[in-house]
Amino acid sequence: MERKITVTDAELEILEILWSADHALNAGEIRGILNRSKKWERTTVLTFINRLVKKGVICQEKREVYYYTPMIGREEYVREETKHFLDKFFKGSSKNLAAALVSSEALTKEDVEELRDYFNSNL
Amino acid sequence: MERKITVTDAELEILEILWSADHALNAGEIRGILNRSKKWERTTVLTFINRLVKKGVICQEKREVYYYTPMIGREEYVREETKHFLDKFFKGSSKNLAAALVSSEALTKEDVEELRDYFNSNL
DNA sequence: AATTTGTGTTTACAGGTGTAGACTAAAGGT
DNA sequence: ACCTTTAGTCTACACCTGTAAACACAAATT
Repeated sequence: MERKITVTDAELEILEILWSADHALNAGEIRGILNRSKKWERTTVLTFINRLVKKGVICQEKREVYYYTPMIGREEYVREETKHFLDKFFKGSSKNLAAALVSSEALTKEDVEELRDYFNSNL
Repeated sequence: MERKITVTDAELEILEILWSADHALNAGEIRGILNRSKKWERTTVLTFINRLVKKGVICQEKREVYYYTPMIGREEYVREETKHFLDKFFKGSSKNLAAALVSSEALTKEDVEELRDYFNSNL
């Protein structure tokens, strides 16, 4: 079960920015947004962007300056990652999954309620 | 949010074997069990084992031959990984988590029912 | 025209990961 | 006492990842 797409943590930071923009962004814009959390050098950002292009995860469009757009939606990507994660740790034990979700303490009480509602409504 | 413990995919294969054994295993035994799925050379397995020891994830006990035991329980480890995963992709959107779980198609219908029951009983 | 600035490419480099050969030492068989 | 098997260490090597300097070029500014 090899993953077709592989995006590293650093690359994902770039992707997330492109996903949350409603239009193509150029490297400068990406870096501007990134700088709120990361302090990467200009060329570092460029490297990650180029690696994503090479991997076919985003595509570049030449205007006065290159603009980038994701080639895969966040939904789809996250779905893939989720499948991989489930496979890796919870093969055939959704009970354990639920237990791990809850005890991970990454979910608030409201989250748990929301999940309950979700699983009740949506069969 | 840096993970304290980092176990690679290959190392995890070893760990899973130790977790599912109820007693310490030696390298030969580990390799024997592994060989059902992987065809790693003896020294490859040894390398992974040693890296795990170096990382403090398993410990070795010298008898006629070294025996290995995990230093962390699967429960705990998986909980950590789950937290990390949730953080990475579902910060504050458990609704999306649920949707991704279901649409990942890694869950059977029975799994989903089980999850519903779980979230209903356990609040 | 010379200089600064903004944008992009190429190259590098250390540390991690998958993979394993070469070598060594101990244990057992003949 | 030798040879084979078994277990373990050490070294290597290619690719991936995070990180960025060095360099090149076009546009803008002085």
